[in-house]
Amino acid sequence: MKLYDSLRRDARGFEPLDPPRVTVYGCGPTVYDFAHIGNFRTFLVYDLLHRHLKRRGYEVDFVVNFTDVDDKTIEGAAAAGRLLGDHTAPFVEAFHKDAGTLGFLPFSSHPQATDFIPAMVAFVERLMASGNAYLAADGSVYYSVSSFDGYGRLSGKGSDDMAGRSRIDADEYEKGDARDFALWKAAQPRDEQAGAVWDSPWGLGRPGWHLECSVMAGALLGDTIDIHLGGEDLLFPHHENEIAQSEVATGRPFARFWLHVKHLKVDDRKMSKSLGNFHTVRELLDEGYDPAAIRWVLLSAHYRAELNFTKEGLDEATAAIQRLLDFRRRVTDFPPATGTDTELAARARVQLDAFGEALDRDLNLPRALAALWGLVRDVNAALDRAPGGINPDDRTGILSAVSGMDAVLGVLDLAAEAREVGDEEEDRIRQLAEARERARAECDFATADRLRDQLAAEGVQLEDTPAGTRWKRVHAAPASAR
RNA sequence: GGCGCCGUAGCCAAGUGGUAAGGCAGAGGUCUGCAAAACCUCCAUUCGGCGGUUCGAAUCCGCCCGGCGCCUCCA
Repeated sequence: MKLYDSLRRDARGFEPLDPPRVTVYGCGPTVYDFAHIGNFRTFLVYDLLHRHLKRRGYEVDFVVNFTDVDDKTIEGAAAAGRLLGDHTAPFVEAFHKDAGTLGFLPFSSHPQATDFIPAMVAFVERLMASGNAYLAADGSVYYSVSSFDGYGRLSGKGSDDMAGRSRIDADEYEKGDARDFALWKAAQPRDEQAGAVWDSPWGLGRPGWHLECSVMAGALLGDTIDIHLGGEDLLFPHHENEIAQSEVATGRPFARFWLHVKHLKVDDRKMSKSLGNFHTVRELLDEGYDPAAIRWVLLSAHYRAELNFTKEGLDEATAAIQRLLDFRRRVTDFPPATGTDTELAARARVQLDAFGEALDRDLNLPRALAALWGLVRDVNAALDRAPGGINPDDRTGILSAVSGMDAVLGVLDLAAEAREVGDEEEDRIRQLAEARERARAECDFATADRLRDQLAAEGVQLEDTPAGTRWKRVHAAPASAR
């Protein structure tokens, strides 16, 4: 498979360093608030990669961290008058809940920065010892950018005179070079108030943000990882700095592939609270949207292209998913017939291969979806023409192609789950449907249509087929979209 | 100001220099009591604009217009 590497700025064949194991590190959320759908776009790309690598037979060691100590988390904790861990824990929990809602495959581990403080201190000591870091007068330790030749290779920034504008703030007067960044920050009163300080050879303090990821990645995945992921905004300075620290500390390449996910726009604008287009997963659920549709929309564009999120897009996704559910059910329920040929299974296989090959091309999901729709159309057309029945082998082949695709899409079971109905409700629906059948039999279409409309109003759709009337639960569109 | 990205039909969205995938919406048709679902047909001589390179460009180059990201915390 080919992946686009931001560092070398080209797409090239990916092979893990130590197959079949693949080591992946994705920068996770900073837990100072609920993650929003923009965050989840990025994380869903992680999930897409995760699932595709697994489909390709790799043993994936996929680490996604929680940044649970930084300016924002401390600020939040201090403002709430709580300890740092008490402040961040609910957001960690919320992330897991939302990830479950969106059907994430569990990642291998979710390290939290505060659990790796000793390793971080050791890492800084190593950089001090090698002369790549220095202690400033205020007790903070800075990385000396000028000691690393490769600085700026990832971002194209910071070679030396990145000072087109002067960037001076209160924290920086101690630094030897404007580009230098903090590895260890000396304790501030607010840090101590939030309990966000740890002991170190340089006194009380806390780790710098960039250090956290370098250390967790190294500790859990080794000196050189296969793939490092993040949102596009992290390219500079975060990832640039990670490279600088890690490569100097280990003397080895830090990551072999760098993947960066483009940001999400909402209603054609940057998502922001003041514009009122700021969405979290839980808010969209409260408005009645289908989690599978949210997942679908956020994955629907190529990860390196801007994606514009709209509620119309959610409605469209809901319809697309319904079509897939209908398709799967039609194939599942189609009457069996032996003696028919097995061409369909072979054609399904071809589309499944095309689906996978599209993903092999730098995770081109839009292109993969074309194969999915090709399969749906092809099989539907064949079933229309073959009312006698479907060969059981064909059925198996088609269904396994569908689940093969959905192993990556991750949308069908999620959607089916959201449309389940309880036994009691099922009985009630069946009774109404039967009453309508009786009315139809008597050509009392007014009554029949009234019953059908009544069910439709509660999201139950009736379909009259040659084999009788059947019903399905569809996802009711939220009022806001109408 | 520096670095980088994007601009494809009403909407969403692919597109590896060789003659515009796919989905939604829309139109007509088959099926149906009517619908729904499904299927069939139609729906960009054209890819923001203008030049250039080439036998040939949405794809490469230049300029312009428009939008966006990073350069400070950010997925």
